[in-house]
Amino acid sequence: MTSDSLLQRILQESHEMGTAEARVARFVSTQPNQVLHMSMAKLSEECDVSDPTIMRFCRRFGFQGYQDFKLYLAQSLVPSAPFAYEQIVAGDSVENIVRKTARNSLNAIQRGLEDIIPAQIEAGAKLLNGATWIGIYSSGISEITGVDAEHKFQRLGLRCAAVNGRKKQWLHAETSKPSEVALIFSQSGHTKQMVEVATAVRARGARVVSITAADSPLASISDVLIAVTPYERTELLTPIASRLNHHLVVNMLVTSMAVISGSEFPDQLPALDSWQTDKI
Amino acid sequence: MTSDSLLQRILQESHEMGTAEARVARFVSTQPNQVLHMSMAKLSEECDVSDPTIMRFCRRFGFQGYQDFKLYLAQSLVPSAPFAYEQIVAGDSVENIVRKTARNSLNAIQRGLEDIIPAQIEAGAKLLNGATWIGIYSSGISEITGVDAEHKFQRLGLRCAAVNGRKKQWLHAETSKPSEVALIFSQSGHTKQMVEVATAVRARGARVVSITAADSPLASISDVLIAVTPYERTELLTPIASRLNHHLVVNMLVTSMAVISGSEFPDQLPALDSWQTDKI
DNA sequence: CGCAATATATAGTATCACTACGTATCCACA
DNA sequence: TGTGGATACGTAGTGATACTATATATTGCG
Repeated sequence: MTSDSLLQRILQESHEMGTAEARVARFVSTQPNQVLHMSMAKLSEECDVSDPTIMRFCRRFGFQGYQDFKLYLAQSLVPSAPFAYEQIVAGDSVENIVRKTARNSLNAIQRGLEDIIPAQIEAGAKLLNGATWIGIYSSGISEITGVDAEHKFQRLGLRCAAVNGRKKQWLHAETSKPSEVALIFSQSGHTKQMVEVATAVRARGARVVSITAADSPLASISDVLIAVTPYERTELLTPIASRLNHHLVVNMLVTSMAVISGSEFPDQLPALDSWQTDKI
Repeated sequence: MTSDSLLQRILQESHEMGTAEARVARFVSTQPNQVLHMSMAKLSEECDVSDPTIMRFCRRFGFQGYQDFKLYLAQSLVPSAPFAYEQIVAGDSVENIVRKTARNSLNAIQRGLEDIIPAQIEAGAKLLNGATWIGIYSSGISEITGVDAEHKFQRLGLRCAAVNGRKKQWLHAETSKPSEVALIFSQSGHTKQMVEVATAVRARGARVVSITAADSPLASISDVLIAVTPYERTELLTPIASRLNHHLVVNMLVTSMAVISGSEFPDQLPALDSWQTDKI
């Protein structure tokens, strides 16, 4: 999906159109909401053009036809609430901090949603589902994400472990079995330790699924890459945002694995919790 | 517009439909993206129903017809559309799961933003800032939130520990010092163990900050309550949503503590990370 | 001016959405 | 158990719709 909205593209290209087609562009971009409920005939009448002109107009933007165009137009018209990143500064009131933290999180997820490719999630889920054991590797700030993944995977009944610490990671990576899968979290994909773990794991015949930045060293040596764009901003005072999308991916993986394998829902878990903890 | 998305409405009403119409509901709610590019004929064939059934299905929700329905469906599928809750069901495509997971998270954060009271965050932050040591207590699904908090607090230079496990929690709670503060995470506020920990801590003269549901037993015996409304929905297949707001609170606390204490920003931490991990 | 390339319109067709009507299925009550 | 009436669903038919193939005008250029 491009960053430009459809309407903007129409306005831009309208200069390179013929007179008839330009009339269509003009009408569509000024009255898009009406267009949604118009047929080609009505629109062509309104613009004083023939309907093939409208077809050409639609195809110009890569759509299959009028219907396809209308569908996309409808989607581009939905009022999206953009949550811009708001930096938190030293003097901010707590009220501001609360608001900004929440909005930054919203922003992070929205951006993540644009980036994450379902097919990659699916590929990862399938690979993980077939593993006899999953080693979950991460370092530094991502360790908690790893623990989170371990927790949720175990709820699915999977055998796995969050492997933290350099020595333990080496130990596990170098004893990988071909039927196993390593799940690696790395924001940048440039962390030396993680790249080495991936290399060691693959040398032993096991597969690597990594959640990291595309076009990174780690990404290039992974069997399945789940690309998550790291935040270029200095995340001053907004500790969660950068990791939020990794959490999101974990949840998507867990849910996908559950659905793909057709297993019982993983989250009969409220029930599971209440089973092991007394309530009063 | 109701608070529920179209897909959610379909799912709900599907129980009050006949068998044929219910088949349509099931297909539409699990493969909405495909439906967008289908004609009535194709959809009716796919669902083994006749096209008038599909008409009736559309009209049931107040649409003029199939076209109208498709238009609205398209709009409700755009990722950044108003974030209504959407339940994930067994047959969902991975694409669906990705979208729904993200949107449910967005929805959760938005609700959190409405619920969380800045003054409570501020009170909590001040108390925590003054503690000589912070014990972080949680159980079950919330343990990871606790670990997360521990991690972030330590980055602020605070002395703290995530205390997990019943016995360890008892040990720590019963040896609390008056200058210490206990931070307790509990979704419901009804978990017996957590209430007992809070009681024991207070008996020793220490303070209790709890992130839990208002009007719960735990809330009533806390020095500072940070109220987070738990989700009443059965969170089938959406493991994050219920905990997301707790994470949010942790971040708000951390940031507030940093700002209140006037300390250096906690997240010079990207830098901190790169200091301890080799990059390639 | 005349050729070529582009832009636009006409005519035609398969398909589509939608309607009117008919048939089966289910349920209350005799 | 049987029967009337309502509900749930499908069949058949129709005008409109999106799209195509082809023809005509319009423009630019040597």
